[in-house]
Amino acid sequence: MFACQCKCIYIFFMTYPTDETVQTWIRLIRAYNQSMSEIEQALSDSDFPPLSWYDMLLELERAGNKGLRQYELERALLLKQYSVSRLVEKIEKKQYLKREASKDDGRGKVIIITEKGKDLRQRMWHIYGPKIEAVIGQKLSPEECRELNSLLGNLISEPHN
Amino acid sequence: MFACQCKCIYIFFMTYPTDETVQTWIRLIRAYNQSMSEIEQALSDSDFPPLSWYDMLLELERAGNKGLRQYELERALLLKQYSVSRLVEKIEKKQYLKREASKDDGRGKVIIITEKGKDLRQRMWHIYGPKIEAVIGQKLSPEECRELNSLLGNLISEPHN
DNA sequence: CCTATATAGATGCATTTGCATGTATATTTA
DNA sequence: TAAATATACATGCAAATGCATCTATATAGG
Repeated sequence: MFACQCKCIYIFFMTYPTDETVQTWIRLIRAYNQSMSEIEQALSDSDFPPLSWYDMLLELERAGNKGLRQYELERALLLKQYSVSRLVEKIEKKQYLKREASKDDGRGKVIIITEKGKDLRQRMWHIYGPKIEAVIGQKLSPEECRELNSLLGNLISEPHN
Repeated sequence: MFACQCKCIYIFFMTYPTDETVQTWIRLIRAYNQSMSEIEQALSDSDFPPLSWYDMLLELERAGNKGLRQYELERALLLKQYSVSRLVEKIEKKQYLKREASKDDGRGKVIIITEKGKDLRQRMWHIYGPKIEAVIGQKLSPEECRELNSLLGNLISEPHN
Protein backbone atom coordinates (compact mmCIF):
# COMPACT_ATOMS: atom_id res chain seq x y z
CA MET A 1 0.00 0.00 0.00
CA PHE A 2 2.97 2.31 0.62
CA ALA A 3 6.67 2.17 1.18
CA CYS A 4 7.57 1.93 4.83
CA GLN A 5 10.73 3.91 5.43
CA CYS A 6 11.16 3.32 9.16
CA LYS A 7 10.78 0.63 11.75
CA CYS A 8 7.31 1.62 12.85
CA ILE A 9 4.47 -0.84 12.52
CA TYR A 10 1.62 0.72 10.65
CA ILE A 11 -1.83 -0.59 11.32
CA PHE A 12 -4.68 0.42 9.08
CA PHE A 13 -8.13 0.42 10.52
CA MET A 14 -10.04 0.51 7.31
CA THR A 15 -13.46 0.75 8.74
CA TYR A 16 -16.96 0.65 7.31
CA PRO A 17 -18.72 3.76 5.99
CA THR A 18 -21.46 5.64 7.81
CA ASP A 19 -24.97 5.64 6.36
CA GLU A 20 -24.43 9.19 5.18
CA THR A 21 -21.29 8.14 3.34
CA VAL A 22 -23.08 5.25 1.68
CA GLN A 23 -25.93 7.47 0.64
CA THR A 24 -23.53 10.00 -0.79
CA TRP A 25 -21.88 7.25 -2.81
CA ILE A 26 -25.24 6.05 -4.11
CA ARG A 27 -26.22 9.56 -5.07
CA LEU A 28 -22.93 10.09 -6.85
CA ILE A 29 -23.77 7.07 -8.98
CA ARG A 30 -27.33 8.25 -9.62
CA ALA A 31 -26.36 11.82 -10.40
CA TYR A 32 -23.73 10.59 -12.82
CA ASN A 33 -25.87 8.00 -14.55
CA GLN A 34 -28.88 10.21 -14.84
CA SER A 35 -27.00 13.23 -16.15
CA MET A 36 -24.86 11.17 -18.47
CA SER A 37 -27.70 9.27 -20.03
CA GLU A 38 -29.68 12.46 -20.53
CA ILE A 39 -26.76 14.02 -22.34
CA GLU A 40 -25.96 10.96 -24.46
CA GLN A 41 -29.62 10.69 -25.34
CA ALA A 42 -29.76 14.31 -26.47
CA LEU A 43 -26.73 13.83 -28.70
CA SER A 44 -28.12 10.62 -30.13
CA ASP A 45 -31.52 12.27 -30.72
CA SER A 46 -29.76 14.90 -32.80
CA ASP A 47 -27.91 12.21 -34.75
CA PHE A 48 -24.59 13.07 -33.23
CA PRO A 49 -21.96 10.56 -32.20
CA PRO A 50 -21.31 9.82 -28.52
CA LEU A 51 -19.63 12.09 -26.01
CA SER A 52 -16.33 10.25 -26.37
CA TRP A 53 -16.04 11.66 -29.89
CA TYR A 54 -16.55 15.16 -28.54
CA ASP A 55 -13.92 14.70 -25.88
CA MET A 56 -11.37 13.50 -28.36
CA LEU A 57 -12.14 16.24 -30.88
CA LEU A 58 -11.93 18.91 -28.20
CA GLU A 59 -8.58 17.62 -27.03
CA LEU A 60 -7.30 17.60 -30.61
CA GLU A 61 -8.66 21.05 -31.36
CA ARG A 62 -6.88 22.43 -28.31
CA ALA A 63 -3.66 20.78 -29.45
CA GLY A 64 -3.72 22.72 -32.71
CA ASN A 65 -1.84 21.95 -35.90
CA LYS A 66 0.85 19.91 -34.20
CA GLY A 67 -1.74 17.37 -33.22
CA LEU A 68 -1.31 14.75 -30.56
CA ARG A 69 0.14 11.28 -30.31
CA GLN A 70 -2.19 8.49 -29.32
CA TYR A 71 -0.47 8.00 -25.99
CA GLU A 72 -1.07 11.67 -25.23
CA LEU A 73 -4.77 11.24 -25.94
CA GLU A 74 -4.68 8.17 -23.77
CA ARG A 75 -3.53 10.19 -20.79
CA ALA A 76 -5.60 13.27 -21.49
CA LEU A 77 -8.82 11.31 -21.85
CA LEU A 78 -8.04 8.63 -19.28
CA LEU A 79 -8.73 5.92 -21.82
CA LYS A 80 -7.15 2.55 -22.40
CA GLN A 81 -4.64 2.23 -25.21
CA TYR A 82 -6.90 0.04 -27.30
CA SER A 83 -9.86 2.36 -26.75
CA VAL A 84 -7.91 5.28 -28.15
CA SER A 85 -6.67 3.18 -31.04
CA ARG A 86 -10.20 2.17 -31.99
CA LEU A 87 -11.83 5.52 -31.34
CA VAL A 88 -9.24 7.25 -33.51
CA GLU A 89 -9.86 4.69 -36.21
CA LYS A 90 -13.61 5.25 -36.20
CA ILE A 91 -13.37 9.04 -36.15
CA GLU A 92 -10.76 8.97 -38.89
CA LYS A 93 -13.06 6.85 -41.03
CA LYS A 94 -15.57 9.71 -40.98
CA GLN A 95 -12.77 12.16 -41.75
CA TYR A 96 -13.09 14.22 -38.60
CA LEU A 97 -9.39 13.65 -37.98
CA LYS A 98 -6.34 12.48 -39.88
CA ARG A 99 -3.45 10.25 -38.90
CA GLU A 100 0.05 11.05 -40.11
CA ALA A 101 3.25 9.13 -39.50
CA SER A 102 5.33 10.81 -36.82
CA LYS A 103 8.64 12.22 -38.03
CA ASP A 104 10.45 11.88 -34.70
CA ASP A 105 9.14 8.44 -33.85
CA GLY A 106 8.76 5.74 -36.44
CA ARG A 107 6.40 3.78 -34.18
CA GLY A 108 3.88 6.54 -33.77
CA LYS A 109 1.22 8.45 -35.59
CA VAL A 110 0.28 12.06 -35.10
CA ILE A 111 -3.44 12.68 -34.80
CA ILE A 112 -4.71 15.98 -36.17
CA ILE A 113 -8.25 17.28 -36.27
CA THR A 114 -9.67 18.29 -39.66
CA GLU A 115 -11.83 21.31 -40.44
CA LYS A 116 -14.74 18.94 -40.72
CA GLY A 117 -13.88 17.71 -37.25
CA LYS A 118 -13.78 21.22 -35.81
CA ASP A 119 -17.16 21.87 -37.33
CA LEU A 120 -18.62 18.70 -35.85
CA ARG A 121 -17.30 19.54 -32.41
CA GLN A 122 -18.87 22.95 -32.55
CA ARG A 123 -22.22 21.61 -33.71
CA MET A 124 -22.14 19.03 -30.94
CA TRP A 125 -21.50 21.80 -28.43
CA HIS A 126 -24.81 23.41 -29.36
CA ILE A 127 -26.47 20.32 -27.91
CA TYR A 128 -23.94 19.38 -25.27
CA GLY A 129 -23.45 22.83 -23.72
CA PRO A 130 -27.10 23.56 -23.03
CA LYS A 131 -27.55 20.04 -21.69
CA ILE A 132 -24.74 20.55 -19.18
CA GLU A 133 -26.56 23.70 -18.18
CA ALA A 134 -29.80 21.73 -17.85
CA VAL A 135 -28.42 18.89 -15.75
CA ILE A 136 -26.06 20.93 -13.56
CA GLY A 137 -26.42 24.69 -13.92
CA GLN A 138 -30.19 24.87 -13.69
CA LYS A 139 -30.31 22.65 -10.64
CA LEU A 140 -27.88 24.62 -8.50
CA SER A 141 -27.34 28.22 -7.53
CA PRO A 142 -23.94 29.62 -8.49
CA GLU A 143 -22.78 29.20 -4.89
CA GLU A 144 -24.03 25.63 -4.74
CA CYS A 145 -22.29 24.91 -8.01
CA ARG A 146 -19.04 26.28 -6.66
CA GLU A 147 -19.48 24.25 -3.49
CA LEU A 148 -20.21 21.05 -5.40
CA ASN A 149 -17.25 21.68 -7.64
CA SER A 150 -15.03 22.03 -4.60
CA LEU A 151 -16.38 18.94 -2.83
CA LEU A 152 -16.02 16.78 -5.92
CA GLY A 153 -12.47 18.09 -6.16
CA ASN A 154 -11.81 16.43 -2.80
CA LEU A 155 -12.77 13.07 -4.23
CA ILE A 156 -10.46 13.36 -7.19
CA SER A 157 -6.80 12.60 -6.93
CA GLU A 158 -4.07 14.01 -9.12
CA PRO A 159 -4.51 16.71 -11.73
CA HIS A 160 -7.60 18.65 -10.66
CA ASN A 161 -9.10 19.52 -14.02
CA MET B 1 -40.99 19.80 -22.97
CA PHE B 2 -44.10 20.44 -20.88
CA ALA B 3 -47.81 20.78 -21.26
CA CYS B 4 -48.89 24.33 -21.89
CA GLN B 5 -52.18 24.95 -20.17
CA CYS B 6 -52.81 28.54 -21.22
CA LYS B 7 -52.44 30.82 -24.17
CA CYS B 8 -49.11 32.20 -23.15
CA ILE B 9 -46.18 31.77 -25.47
CA TYR B 10 -43.35 30.18 -23.61
CA ILE B 11 -39.88 30.93 -24.84
CA PHE B 12 -37.03 28.90 -23.50
CA PHE B 13 -33.63 30.47 -23.44
CA MET B 14 -31.65 27.35 -22.95
CA THR B 15 -28.31 28.97 -22.61
CA TYR B 16 -24.78 27.73 -22.36
CA PRO B 17 -23.17 26.76 -19.07
CA THR B 18 -20.68 28.87 -17.15
CA ASP B 19 -17.10 27.67 -16.82
CA GLU B 20 -17.81 26.70 -13.23
CA THR B 21 -20.76 24.59 -14.35
CA VAL B 22 -18.69 22.85 -17.00
CA GLN B 23 -15.92 22.16 -14.52
CA THR B 24 -18.41 20.76 -12.03
CA TRP B 25 -19.73 18.44 -14.73
CA ILE B 26 -16.24 17.29 -15.62
CA ARG B 27 -15.44 16.65 -11.99
CA LEU B 28 -18.64 14.69 -11.53
CA ILE B 29 -17.47 12.42 -14.32
CA ARG B 30 -13.98 12.10 -12.90
CA ALA B 31 -15.14 11.52 -9.34
CA TYR B 32 -17.53 8.85 -10.53
CA ASN B 33 -15.11 7.07 -12.86
CA GLN B 34 -12.23 7.15 -10.45
CA SER B 35 -14.23 5.94 -7.47
CA MET B 36 -16.08 3.34 -9.46
CA SER B 37 -13.03 1.83 -11.07
CA GLU B 38 -11.24 1.71 -7.74
CA ILE B 39 -14.13 -0.19 -6.22
CA GLU B 40 -14.60 -2.56 -9.15
CA GLN B 41 -10.89 -3.21 -9.14
CA ALA B 42 -10.92 -4.06 -5.43
CA LEU B 43 -13.76 -6.53 -5.94
CA SER B 44 -12.08 -8.09 -8.93
CA ASP B 45 -8.76 -8.32 -7.04
CA SER B 46 -10.56 -10.34 -4.36
CA ASP B 47 -12.10 -12.59 -7.01
CA PHE B 48 -15.56 -11.24 -6.48
CA PRO B 49 -18.09 -10.56 -9.22
CA PRO B 50 -18.91 -6.99 -10.26
CA LEU B 51 -20.90 -4.45 -8.30
CA SER B 52 -24.04 -5.17 -10.32
CA TRP B 53 -24.20 -8.58 -8.66
CA TYR B 54 -23.99 -6.96 -5.25
CA ASP B 55 -26.75 -4.51 -6.07
CA MET B 56 -29.07 -7.24 -7.22
CA LEU B 57 -28.32 -9.49 -4.27
CA LEU B 58 -28.86 -6.64 -1.83
CA GLU B 59 -32.19 -5.80 -3.39
CA LEU B 60 -33.22 -9.44 -3.22
CA GLU B 61 -32.06 -9.84 0.34
CA ARG B 62 -34.12 -6.82 1.37
CA ALA B 63 -37.15 -8.30 -0.39
CA GLY B 64 -37.01 -11.38 1.82
CA ASN B 65 -38.62 -14.74 1.19
CA LYS B 66 -41.29 -13.40 -1.13
CA GLY B 67 -38.59 -12.45 -3.60
CA LEU B 68 -39.01 -10.01 -6.44
CA ARG B 69 -40.26 -10.14 -9.99
CA GLN B 70 -37.81 -9.19 -12.71
CA TYR B 71 -39.70 -6.04 -13.58
CA GLU B 72 -39.38 -4.97 -9.94
CA LEU B 73 -35.62 -5.46 -10.08
CA GLU B 74 -35.65 -3.54 -13.33
CA ARG B 75 -37.11 -0.50 -11.62
CA ALA B 76 -35.22 -0.81 -8.36
CA LEU B 77 -31.86 -1.11 -10.07
CA LEU B 78 -32.63 1.19 -13.01
CA LEU B 79 -31.60 -1.49 -15.47
CA LYS B 80 -32.95 -2.42 -18.85
CA GLN B 81 -35.23 -5.42 -19.12
CA TYR B 82 -32.68 -7.49 -21.01
CA SER B 83 -29.92 -6.57 -18.55
CA VAL B 84 -31.97 -7.89 -15.66
CA SER B 85 -32.88 -11.02 -17.59
CA ARG B 86 -29.25 -11.79 -18.31
CA LEU B 87 -27.88 -10.77 -14.93
CA VAL B 88 -30.44 -12.98 -13.19
CA GLU B 89 -29.49 -15.82 -15.49
CA LYS B 90 -25.79 -15.51 -14.70
CA ILE B 91 -26.28 -15.19 -10.96
CA GLU B 92 -28.70 -18.11 -10.97
CA LYS B 93 -26.14 -20.24 -12.77
CA LYS B 94 -23.83 -19.79 -9.77
CA GLN B 95 -26.73 -20.57 -7.44
CA TYR B 96 -26.74 -17.27 -5.61
CA LEU B 97 -30.44 -16.92 -6.45
CA LYS B 98 -33.28 -19.14 -7.64
CA ARG B 99 -36.09 -18.52 -10.11
CA GLU B 100 -39.54 -19.90 -9.42
CA ALA B 101 -42.62 -19.66 -11.57
CA SER B 102 -44.99 -17.02 -10.22
CA LYS B 103 -48.29 -18.36 -8.90
CA ASP B 104 -50.28 -15.21 -9.63
CA ASP B 105 -48.82 -14.54 -13.05
CA GLY B 106 -48.09 -17.29 -15.51
CA ARG B 107 -45.77 -15.03 -17.48
CA GLY B 108 -43.46 -14.23 -14.66
CA LYS B 109 -40.82 -15.71 -12.46
CA VAL B 110 -40.13 -14.85 -8.86
CA ILE B 111 -36.50 -14.25 -8.03
CA ILE B 112 -35.35 -15.28 -4.57
CA ILE B 113 -31.91 -15.03 -3.04
CA THR B 114 -30.35 -18.22 -1.68
CA GLU B 115 -28.35 -18.64 1.52
CA LYS B 116 -25.29 -18.91 -0.64
CA GLY B 117 -26.27 -15.59 -2.19
CA LYS B 118 -26.69 -13.91 1.18
CA ASP B 119 -23.28 -15.16 2.14
CA LEU B 120 -21.71 -13.82 -1.02
CA ARG B 121 -23.30 -10.42 -0.55
CA GLN B 122 -21.94 -10.22 2.96
CA ARG B 123 -18.45 -11.25 1.91
CA MET B 124 -18.54 -8.68 -0.87
CA TRP B 125 -19.49 -6.03 1.65
CA HIS B 126 -16.24 -6.63 3.53
CA ILE B 127 -14.49 -5.29 0.45
CA TYR B 128 -17.11 -2.89 -0.85
CA GLY B 129 -17.92 -1.14 2.43
CA PRO B 130 -14.37 -0.17 3.34
CA LYS B 131 -13.79 0.94 -0.24
CA ILE B 132 -16.76 3.30 -0.09
CA GLU B 133 -15.22 4.64 3.08
CA ALA B 134 -11.89 5.03 1.30
CA VAL B 135 -13.20 6.83 -1.77
CA ILE B 136 -15.82 9.01 -0.06
CA GLY B 137 -15.70 8.94 3.74
CA GLN B 138 -11.97 9.42 4.13
CA LYS B 139 -11.90 12.31 1.70
CA LEU B 140 -14.56 14.42 3.36
CA SER B 141 -15.40 15.62 6.85
CA PRO B 142 -18.82 14.54 8.11
CA GLU B 143 -20.17 18.02 7.34
CA GLU B 144 -18.69 17.98 3.85
CA CYS B 145 -20.19 14.56 3.27
CA ARG B 146 -23.60 15.79 4.35
CA GLU B 147 -23.22 18.82 2.11
CA LEU B 148 -22.16 16.74 -0.89
CA ASN B 149 -25.03 14.36 -0.28
CA SER B 150 -27.43 17.27 -0.30
CA LEU B 151 -26.00 18.90 -3.44
CA LEU B 152 -26.04 15.63 -5.37
CA GLY B 153 -29.64 15.28 -4.27
CA ASN B 154 -30.40 18.45 -6.21
CA LEU B 155 -29.11 16.83 -9.39
CA ILE B 156 -31.27 13.76 -9.01
CA SER B 157 -34.88 13.73 -10.02
CA GLU B 158 -37.56 11.50 -8.59
CA PRO B 159 -37.12 9.10 -5.70
CA HIS B 160 -34.25 10.57 -3.70
CA ASN B 161 -32.65 7.40 -2.42
C1' DC C 1 -66.51 -15.41 -25.14
C1' DC C 2 -63.61 -13.89 -28.76
C1' DT C 3 -60.46 -10.52 -30.45
C1' DA C 4 -57.15 -6.82 -29.76
C1' DT C 5 -53.79 -4.95 -27.08
C1' DA C 6 -50.50 -4.84 -23.23
C1' DT C 7 -47.08 -6.86 -20.25
C1' DA C 8 -43.33 -10.32 -18.63
C1' DG C 9 -39.54 -12.22 -19.91
C1' DA C 10 -36.12 -14.52 -23.40
C1' DT C 11 -33.06 -14.32 -27.19
C1' DG C 12 -30.78 -13.65 -32.08
C1' DC C 13 -27.82 -10.54 -33.99
C1' DA C 14 -24.78 -6.68 -34.50
C1' DT C 15 -21.77 -3.59 -32.04
C1' DT C 16 -18.70 -2.55 -28.34
C1' DT C 17 -15.47 -3.61 -24.84
C1' DG C 18 -11.66 -5.86 -22.48
C1' DC C 19 -7.80 -8.79 -22.40
C1' DA C 20 -4.01 -10.65 -24.28
C1' DT C 21 -0.83 -10.65 -27.68
C1' DG C 22 1.33 -9.27 -32.10
C1' DT C 23 4.40 -6.19 -34.97
C1' DA C 24 7.44 -2.47 -35.38
C1' DT C 25 10.51 0.88 -33.70
C1' DA C 26 13.13 3.02 -29.84
C1' DT C 27 16.06 2.87 -25.87
C1' DT C 28 19.07 0.77 -22.62
C1' DT C 29 22.78 -2.10 -21.25
C1' DA C 30 26.64 -4.87 -21.47
C1' DT D 1 27.27 -2.19 -31.44
C1' DA D 2 24.65 -6.37 -30.45
C1' DA D 3 21.25 -8.13 -27.40
C1' DA D 4 17.69 -7.23 -24.12
C1' DT D 5 14.06 -4.53 -22.84
C1' DA D 6 10.62 -0.95 -23.29
C1' DT D 7 7.30 1.75 -25.83
C1' DA D 8 3.71 2.77 -29.60
C1' DC D 9 0.09 1.13 -31.73
C1' DA D 10 -2.93 -2.68 -33.87
C1' DT D 11 -5.84 -6.65 -33.59
C1' DG D 12 -7.89 -11.62 -32.75
C1' DC D 13 -10.96 -13.39 -29.76
C1' DA D 14 -14.23 -13.81 -26.01
C1' DA D 15 -17.50 -11.56 -23.16
C1' DA D 16 -20.76 -7.81 -22.43
C1' DT D 17 -24.19 -4.67 -24.22
C1' DG D 18 -27.91 -2.71 -26.96
C1' DC D 19 -31.62 -3.19 -30.09
C1' DA D 20 -35.25 -5.40 -32.03
C1' DT D 21 -38.15 -9.06 -31.93
C1' DC D 22 -40.22 -13.42 -30.28
C1' DT D 23 -43.20 -16.31 -27.20
C1' DA D 24 -46.42 -16.68 -23.66
C1' DT D 25 -49.73 -15.02 -20.67
C1' DA D 26 -52.87 -11.28 -18.97
C1' DT D 27 -56.16 -7.77 -19.46
C1' DA D 28 -59.57 -4.82 -21.97
C1' DG D 29 -63.24 -3.97 -25.24
C1' DG D 30 -66.95 -5.27 -28.02
